[in-house]
Amino acid sequence: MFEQEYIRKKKIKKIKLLGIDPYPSKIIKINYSIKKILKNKQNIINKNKILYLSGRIFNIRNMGISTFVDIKDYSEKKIQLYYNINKLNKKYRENNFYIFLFKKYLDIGDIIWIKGNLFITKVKEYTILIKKIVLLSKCIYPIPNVKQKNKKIYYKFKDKEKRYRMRYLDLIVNEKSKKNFIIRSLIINYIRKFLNKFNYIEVDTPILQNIPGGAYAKPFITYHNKFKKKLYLRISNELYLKKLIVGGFKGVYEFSKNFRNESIDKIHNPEFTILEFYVPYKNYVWMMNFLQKLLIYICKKTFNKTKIKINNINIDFKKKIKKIKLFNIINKYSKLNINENTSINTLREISKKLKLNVDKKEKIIDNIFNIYCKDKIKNPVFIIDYPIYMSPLAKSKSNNYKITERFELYINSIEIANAYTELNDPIEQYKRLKEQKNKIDKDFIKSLKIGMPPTVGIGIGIDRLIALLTNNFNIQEVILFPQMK
RNA sequence: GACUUGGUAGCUCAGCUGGUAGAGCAUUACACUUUUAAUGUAAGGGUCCUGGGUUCGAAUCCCAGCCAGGUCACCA
Repeated sequence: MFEQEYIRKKKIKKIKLLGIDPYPSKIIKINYSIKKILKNKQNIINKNKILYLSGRIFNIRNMGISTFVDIKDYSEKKIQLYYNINKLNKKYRENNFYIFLFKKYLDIGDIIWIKGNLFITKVKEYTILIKKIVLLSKCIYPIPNVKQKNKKIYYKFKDKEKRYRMRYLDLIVNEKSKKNFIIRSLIINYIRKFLNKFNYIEVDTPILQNIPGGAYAKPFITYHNKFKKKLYLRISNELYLKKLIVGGFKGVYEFSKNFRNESIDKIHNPEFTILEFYVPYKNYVWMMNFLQKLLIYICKKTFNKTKIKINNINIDFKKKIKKIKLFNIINKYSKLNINENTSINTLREISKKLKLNVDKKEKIIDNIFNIYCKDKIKNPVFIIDYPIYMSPLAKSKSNNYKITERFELYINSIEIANAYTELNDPIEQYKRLKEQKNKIDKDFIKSLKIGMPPTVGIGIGIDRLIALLTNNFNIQEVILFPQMK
């Protein structure tokens, strides 16, 4: 063990010798949060109210028999404490006790409870004059000593690997980090609130699946001992939610943890959160409007505005979101001339020229789009009119079989949502899945045979959306414990 | 998986063309009765990511590996 930890363990021994439990079990009386104190400071001083609160020590300034301590509590505000031997309760004035406990054995990182009154120091800082201190939890592992002056932060704890592996420490020390996760919680709650307003039902569907369906991705494989068979962690919950629409709900949604056995980057984590949401008797055009309303609602409720600066671009979610046809945007930026009828051979030639190393139609188109178009899209855009071979679960347009009723929402070059009018023709669906040569979830086909009403469905990447709205460029910043080796 | 940058004290980082390891904060001791990045004086603290190699001598050069960041590929 390193030096500082050794010293603190020794302190614990001495504290115990004084008859003090460094980790007491107590019911803690708290009548004010620091935030509340700062809000009502004048009133508290005028009435000389007694304050009970607890928090973590962030700094200690020792000055002879006076000491200043900064603490922060769950309200994310800091306040200064002051104690002076002459002003303490009698019990604490016995010299040994005072020196041991207050002068020598409190450390940065300790969690304490205090009783005291508010006053103003000579330099006009609102400060609590301590009457009593109780140690609630001794900190043995020294926390990074972040310092601050005029809102400038010094000695910031910023090693990404350490921050992610020890997120608890990151949350203690980096206010911005904690704020991201508070916003994450708010956004998820507002989405839920918005969907509940329409009486859509929140559901849970299996995470362990027999056949990983609803998307293409490598699954995580596990094994059921009793059944003696492989099970898969879901890559998507899409098929199950459609089964529920067959079952007759007015609309269903699920904040779905999905798992994909693929690599990690700025916008991918092996486990991630997708909001999947299905509504019968509606189509993809309706969903575009609904999605925008949802985004406006989230922004208004969370940030109290609809204009948000993302990656130095002002995005106004109230502005009508442009619709652009997939092949139009591809042809515009690539100077190619392709469409849904372009033959596989022509596409393969293009793939060769661009050294894409892919030979399936859908992959070639996807690659071309990524190369030429993605970076150009900063403001929110609905990309529409995806060809049928890219969208095996989407319904074709009535006037063009080869194009589907589908859109993807892109913001700041990132795919945020994917939605389509669901294919509900069981014969057609079976045919399309068969063409993909994947294992087919026959139960899903069976449910379609029973009959699914015309339905629209959407998947919204929650981690990505939150990263975007908090102006982070890496979803690791909004996933509490991102996957690490 | 490929390329690229990095890994040095608890934290943030220096350390040049190889010569036995540095700073600030944190820690310890002393001083100080209103400080706030407190201050002053002194002290302690290192498997320089790991393993090899070159060399009289490696944090530094070479090779291999581990971990992380970034870019790309796969994917959402």
